[in-house]
Amino acid sequence: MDTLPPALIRFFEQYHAVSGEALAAIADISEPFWVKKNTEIQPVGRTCKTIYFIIEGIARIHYYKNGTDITEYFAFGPDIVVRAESLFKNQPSQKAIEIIENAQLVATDAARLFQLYDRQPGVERLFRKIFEDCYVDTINRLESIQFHTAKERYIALLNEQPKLLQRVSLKHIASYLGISQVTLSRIRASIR
Amino acid sequence: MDTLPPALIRFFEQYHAVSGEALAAIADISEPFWVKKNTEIQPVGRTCKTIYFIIEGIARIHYYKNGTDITEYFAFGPDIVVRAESLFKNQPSQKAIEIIENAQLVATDAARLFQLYDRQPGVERLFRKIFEDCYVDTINRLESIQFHTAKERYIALLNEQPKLLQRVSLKHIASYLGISQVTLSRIRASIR
DNA sequence: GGCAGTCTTTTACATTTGTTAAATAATCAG
DNA sequence: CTGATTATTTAACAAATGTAAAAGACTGCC
Repeated sequence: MDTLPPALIRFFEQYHAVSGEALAAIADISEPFWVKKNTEIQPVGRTCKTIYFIIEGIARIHYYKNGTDITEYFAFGPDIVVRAESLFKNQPSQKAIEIIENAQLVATDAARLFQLYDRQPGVERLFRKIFEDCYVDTINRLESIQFHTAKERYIALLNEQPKLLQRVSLKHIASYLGISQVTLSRIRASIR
Repeated sequence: MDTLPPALIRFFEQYHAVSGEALAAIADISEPFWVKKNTEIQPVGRTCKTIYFIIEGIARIHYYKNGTDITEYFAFGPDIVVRAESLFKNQPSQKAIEIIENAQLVATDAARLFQLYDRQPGVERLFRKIFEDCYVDTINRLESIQFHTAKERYIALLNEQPKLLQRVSLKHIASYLGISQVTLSRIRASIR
């Protein structure tokens, strides 16, 4: 594509001020696309070779455990959407990416992005910082899920991401919180 | 210090082949030290400004929740030991670092390391890859703790890190698994 | 060796969460 | 608008886990 969406450039700039040349190089290996809700843009079993940016809309990363659909991550535009355990280890992912609210996305070829790291140190730095931030988010989520009760986690979500509660179905939120939907219903009833 | 311990250089080389010059620059901002077990090398409340490498021995990252001591991470030498949520956000950490088996360590000044990223791109790349790996480990741990039963998690630990079970006390392992020590005892009894 | 302190297991009971199934509410397509 | 589908809540019971306290096992120090 010729130029990245302004919302994506602003997303990048939160992390690192990238030169116009670097942005053009990223645009060069990226393609925009639009997806309707309830579409799986990456199935289980494929190795992650594309880095997605969700510009508008909502995506989730999910997988199946004993036939149960489990949500691991919600991405509200603008955000990055990757299955890092597959991308960085170059192994097939057991996880899928599904769009759950009509979305505008950008797909960036991962191999070509990593090549770009050699020519444009600013790009490596940008993505280093983005993934460091993802890492910290995951640490915090681990702590939340490991040592807070289901009720505490739900209330924290309510306070920290109220829009998530408004726009995502409760069955997805339940599995994201690591509890059954019945437990989530009980918690909601208890604080009403 | 003059030269990094060979075990640390081998640890680095797993991730990225770094030039001798870069290694010397890292050594230049690093200091070796030795610590006896049951020593806290970083207390709660301090912002993480040092990156530790544990060469030999065991460290753990832990914190307190309602007065209960919770282990978040075990580091067996050779490994990196940082409280990433503090290091990358430059905020005081609610977590402490304790040595639980006599250890040889290297302490690297974080601010000077980050300055080194500008002069030695190989160093930025090395640490980018190290932290990407930490990130993937955390994703996998999150998945493990979110969607496996306590018994499944204990058995996985038994298979994947048997030495951990032999060298670390069960009270630390229980909190690492996100369960009470009583539950851990019951699980151990049930598979005996 | 023996005592003190710590670690681990066990017991009894309370609480939380899960499972299954049914009832109710909301949403969507035609 | 209406029937069909999906989402959410509720109920009843089972299973898992937590808490508190006590007993037993282990460790280190004098």
